[in-house]
Amino acid sequence: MDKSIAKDNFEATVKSRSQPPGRVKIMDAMRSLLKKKEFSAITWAEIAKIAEVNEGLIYKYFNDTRNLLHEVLKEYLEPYVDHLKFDLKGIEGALNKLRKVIWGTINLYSSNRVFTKILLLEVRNFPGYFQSETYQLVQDYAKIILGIIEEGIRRGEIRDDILPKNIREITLGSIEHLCLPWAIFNKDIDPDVLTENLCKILFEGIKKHD
Amino acid sequence: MDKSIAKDNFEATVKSRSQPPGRVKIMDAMRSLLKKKEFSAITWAEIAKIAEVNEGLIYKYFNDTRNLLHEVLKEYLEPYVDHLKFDLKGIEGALNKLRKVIWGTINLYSSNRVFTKILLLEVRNFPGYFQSETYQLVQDYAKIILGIIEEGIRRGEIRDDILPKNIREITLGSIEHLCLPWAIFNKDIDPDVLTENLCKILFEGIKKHD
Amino acid sequence: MDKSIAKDNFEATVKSRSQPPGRVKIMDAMRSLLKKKEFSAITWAEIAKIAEVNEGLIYKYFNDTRNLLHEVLKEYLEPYVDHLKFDLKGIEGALNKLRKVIWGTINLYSSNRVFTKILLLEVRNFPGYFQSETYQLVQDYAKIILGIIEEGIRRGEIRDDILPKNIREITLGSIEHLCLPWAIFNKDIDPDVLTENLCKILFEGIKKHD
Amino acid sequence: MDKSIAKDNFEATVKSRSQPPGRVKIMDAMRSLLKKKEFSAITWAEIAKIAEVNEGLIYKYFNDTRNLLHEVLKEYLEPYVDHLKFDLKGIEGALNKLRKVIWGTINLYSSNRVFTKILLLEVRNFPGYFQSETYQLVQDYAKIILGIIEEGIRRGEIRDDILPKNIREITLGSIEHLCLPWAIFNKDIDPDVLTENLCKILFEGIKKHD
DNA sequence: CATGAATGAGTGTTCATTCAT
DNA sequence: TATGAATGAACACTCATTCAT
Repeated sequence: MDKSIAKDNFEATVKSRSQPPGRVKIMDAMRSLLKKKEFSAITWAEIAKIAEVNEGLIYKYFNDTRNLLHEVLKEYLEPYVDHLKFDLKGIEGALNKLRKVIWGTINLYSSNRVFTKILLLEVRNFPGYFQSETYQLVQDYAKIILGIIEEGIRRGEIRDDILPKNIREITLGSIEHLCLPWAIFNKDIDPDVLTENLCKILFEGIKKHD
Repeated sequence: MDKSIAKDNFEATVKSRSQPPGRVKIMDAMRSLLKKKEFSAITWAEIAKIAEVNEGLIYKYFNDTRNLLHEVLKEYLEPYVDHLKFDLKGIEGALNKLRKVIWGTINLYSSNRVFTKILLLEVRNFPGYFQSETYQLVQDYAKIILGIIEEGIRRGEIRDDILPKNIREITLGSIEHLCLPWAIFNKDIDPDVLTENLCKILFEGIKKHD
Repeated sequence: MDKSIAKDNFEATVKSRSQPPGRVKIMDAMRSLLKKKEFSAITWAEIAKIAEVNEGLIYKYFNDTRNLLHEVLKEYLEPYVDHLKFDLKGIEGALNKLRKVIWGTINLYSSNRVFTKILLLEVRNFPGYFQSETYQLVQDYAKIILGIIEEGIRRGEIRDDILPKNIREITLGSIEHLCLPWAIFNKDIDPDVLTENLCKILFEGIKKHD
Repeated sequence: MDKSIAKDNFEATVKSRSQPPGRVKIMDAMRSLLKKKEFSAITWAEIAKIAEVNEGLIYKYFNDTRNLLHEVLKEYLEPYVDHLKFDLKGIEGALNKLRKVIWGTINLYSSNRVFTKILLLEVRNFPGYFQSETYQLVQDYAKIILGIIEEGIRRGEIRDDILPKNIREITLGSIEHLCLPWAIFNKDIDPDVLTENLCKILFEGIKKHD
């Protein structure tokens, strides 16, 4: 914990030093607008007005509103994915690791409704999303999960008669749908309970029975 | 089979009698356009051109592009949901019913990439979707699944320590994510195999162990 | 002459009947603007304002300012090229025909400085010009000249030791450069004298000497 | 040969001494961009990027993109015009000189498609071109030709019943149109053949017959 | 029931230009 | 001499929407 705080501060310092103030203002404006409306309804004019910056500057720094969104998403996701690898160290057993990832993911989703809606509902529609850096991050994340599953199979913890990728899709899909009602309808959500329920089913279903 | 044909004919008759030709042409145009591009990129002008109909006419019938889409989606989904209830009759046991639903859903998705993409990726973003008739259909469908799960719990087939809704979300989410790679990346898909893999895990995970 | 007038009236009637008034107003506005400034400096806003028409209408009818220009040019050139074939009938001898074409071309250029400047200086720079209908007309015109030259060679009037195309280029290039000072610097021009001077040189140079 | 090398070195020395490095880099960038796209599509931002120089700097040196272009064109044309006078020395007879000029011009055009396109198609449209130094150079060049023609008339080599200027326009226009297909459509071109063909016609047409 | 014509209001985008450092 | 940052003003283009016929 100490470390993460220290790191955040460090990053913040670096960024505000290296990034031109206009660029920062634009990203902040985008972030605040995303809380109010869906992405596709956000216009350059609005961003510029809130950022108190010229419209042309958005073009200069981001070329495109979509680019700007990806930048914002990246900045949101990056530290999380970075920390994940770190957090998994010291955990023994694939299932235990999986539980950690599941909890972490649900927790991430439940920590910010705006970004969750964007990630689960909006972003996949954008042309070019699957070539974006944001998607690359999501991929990295998915690979980590795949690695855990494969490790589990190797260690005899997880059954070997189902494609690891299928197991991963089931895991991710389950998480998503468990969180969607919260994201869409503002239903209550408790990461601990959801994790518990999912793992009860999932682990029973995927673990190797002798 | 007799029934379905009879029904189709019945519907066709009703439609061609009750629906003005312009309206039909417009919906056909929309359907064909959806195959070529994502919904948000479709304009009234295009629809009118393909339907060989005046722009104003679309406006008269549908008021809103979204309205038109929902009409098209409804027409696509409705017969499927109708059939589902019918198909479940005569199947013994909740898990067997569930397997049938899972297979049917994957099969539905894999039968039409365009509509799958719309349902899984696009439609949830539209403002008003959750008040639409399309969503109502999806809800009906989800309720059927919930009913099956509750029946399973009652009958002692399915464990009772997890909220039925959670089980349903896990089921639906799993299906979706298993089909997404196909919808997005044109990856191959085999409904039988996917159903098998999902049920192996899911049923082991949800069934009541004594 | 009777015929041409009759035809013009006929065309005018047809056009004003078949063309929507907005479209006509836009083309008129374009024509009047071309007299005042070079094409690339003309904006949609100006056209719309002068035509007393909405900007969107330009888009609807022409898609593009360039398209609009081509339409205007076509309407200007078309009758001329149409008449050319007609006018050449009854003239005996390739050189006599060539003289007629040369005079006609210089006369055309000298009859409208605006269009001459556009044709000789501006239009060739536009991307897509060489795929445009305007260029097609120019090509048709050039082909007529080529045909005359080839006829002259066949008849023994014109020397056969030089490529017909080269002779044509020399003819067209000479005409152009003789007219450019008038177009650019408003220098005086006399079609009769220029034709006479060019033919003196050209015919002496290209005619077959025994 | 010695001379030309010496001259080039001389120029290079002068330039690298008198011109600030940024200015040179900018002109190089402009030259390289002209090879890729037409002038009007080139922006300051692009130039600055390629020159690896700040946008503001271009503005400081050239004030106007057009200015920069003229500078580049001047640098391209100047040595050629300089050489022309020199090359004509020692040639006896106006027609022989004219042939030399014609060959040289076609050769110049055919040596660089980019500059030929600019000179024959683009540059004449620019407002201010006819007040530019580039045009001054072209004028100088045209005056040399006019001088040769007048000399030919005086010497009785060239007919005296046509305005010398007309003869010059015919000569220049012929050259241009002979080279245009090459410049525009990348058609093949052979300076020797074209010169031969043009001179065959032109000289026969303009020479004094007794 | 259907159409042709026209509009208003906005959108993303572009670029030359300026200025403090 | 050279740069990074920022701006203003325009521009082409789009589209849902309306209405008289």
